[in-house]
Amino acid sequence: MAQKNKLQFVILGLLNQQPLTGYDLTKAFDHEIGEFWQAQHSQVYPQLKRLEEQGYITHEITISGEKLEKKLYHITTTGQAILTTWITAGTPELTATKDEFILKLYFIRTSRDPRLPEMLSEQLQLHSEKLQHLQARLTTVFPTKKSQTENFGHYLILQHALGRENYYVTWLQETLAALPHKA
Amino acid sequence: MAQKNKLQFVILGLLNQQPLTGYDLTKAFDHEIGEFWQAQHSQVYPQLKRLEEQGYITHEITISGEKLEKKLYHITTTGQAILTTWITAGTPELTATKDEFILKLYFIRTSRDPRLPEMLSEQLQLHSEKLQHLQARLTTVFPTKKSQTENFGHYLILQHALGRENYYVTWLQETLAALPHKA
DNA sequence: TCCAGCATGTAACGAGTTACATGATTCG
DNA sequence: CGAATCATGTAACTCGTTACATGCTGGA
Repeated sequence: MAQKNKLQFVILGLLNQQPLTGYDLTKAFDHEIGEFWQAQHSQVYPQLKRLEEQGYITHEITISGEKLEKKLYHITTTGQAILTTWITAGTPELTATKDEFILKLYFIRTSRDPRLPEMLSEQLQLHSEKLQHLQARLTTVFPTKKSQTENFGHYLILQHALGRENYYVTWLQETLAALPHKA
Repeated sequence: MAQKNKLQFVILGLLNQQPLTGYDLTKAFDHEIGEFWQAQHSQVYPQLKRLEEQGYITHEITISGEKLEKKLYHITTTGQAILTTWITAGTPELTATKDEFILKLYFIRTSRDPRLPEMLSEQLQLHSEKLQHLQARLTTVFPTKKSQTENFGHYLILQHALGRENYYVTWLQETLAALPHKA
């Protein structure tokens, strides 16, 4: 079994909104949904092939210009059923994160370790940038109250990620401030 | 290249504190450091072999009882150098988390989706349990002010994880409370 | 005409999980 | 003496990243 194939559900979910090509899906992983899911095209194309073999999606070929063939994928009713089943089922496993910075922290023994201030500052910088990015995303994607009620789940995700980064930044600031001063 | 081998550094870091067997390391991944890093013994043993081939660790064989051979691994000075280099270097990549629940949320279109309350409640339950677990861990592992200054990094990690779960729980509660009431 | 971007695939590899496999020790 | 745990390994497989490979299109 190894691991639970979640990529298939992302793809089914996106195709459930509108027909897309593999290229479109890959772009989505870079942009629209890149905040919470990523995949390269080298994962996307084989997965599309497998989903089609299973009968969850089909494709039609469209021509751009003279002869560039695009495969536009559609979800089937079977695919929709699979998608609904997945969403409706429970999600009892919490994702374990493997944060390299946190791992490094574990090997810092004392609050006077001279590397601590730099390490925390670097993360503060990174997470501040991410926080700003998320703030910008939230106001671009959901500028009005009304827009938040359409695609409500997406709104919740962005707002949740924003809060998470905000906590991370605050924690880094407080931890930095609480370090013993140099003598 | 594929992916950055962080497991090697966890092992080096643990061996830098005291000599351990593969079995001990595997137990540590289940217990002491399981909050922020996990690995099965099927990953640990081959990694130990590779680390020894590279000269970062050595092992001595000890006998338990009549003939049970245990391989007790020690870090070498080369290994210590590698470890220090890794810790001291920057950590500029933020870990992207792939949370299945968050992914499902994305496909919920309206705040009136009947599945939302159950979904949020389930996560609230799970994250509350994790929060309590972390609270218990923190008070067991670091009962006194003094104990927090030894293994300061570990203290920071636990305290950070606690804050993170606390935010998650609060967010779930607030989101649940803000859902439109049933007519 | 050239170059960025569109479009689709495969190959090689490392990371991580589950399962298979074996044997020793300790304690009730 | 039997079961839980100690102890070490390998095999098979999936997930995910980087790199290789090819060709078309549209606009400056």
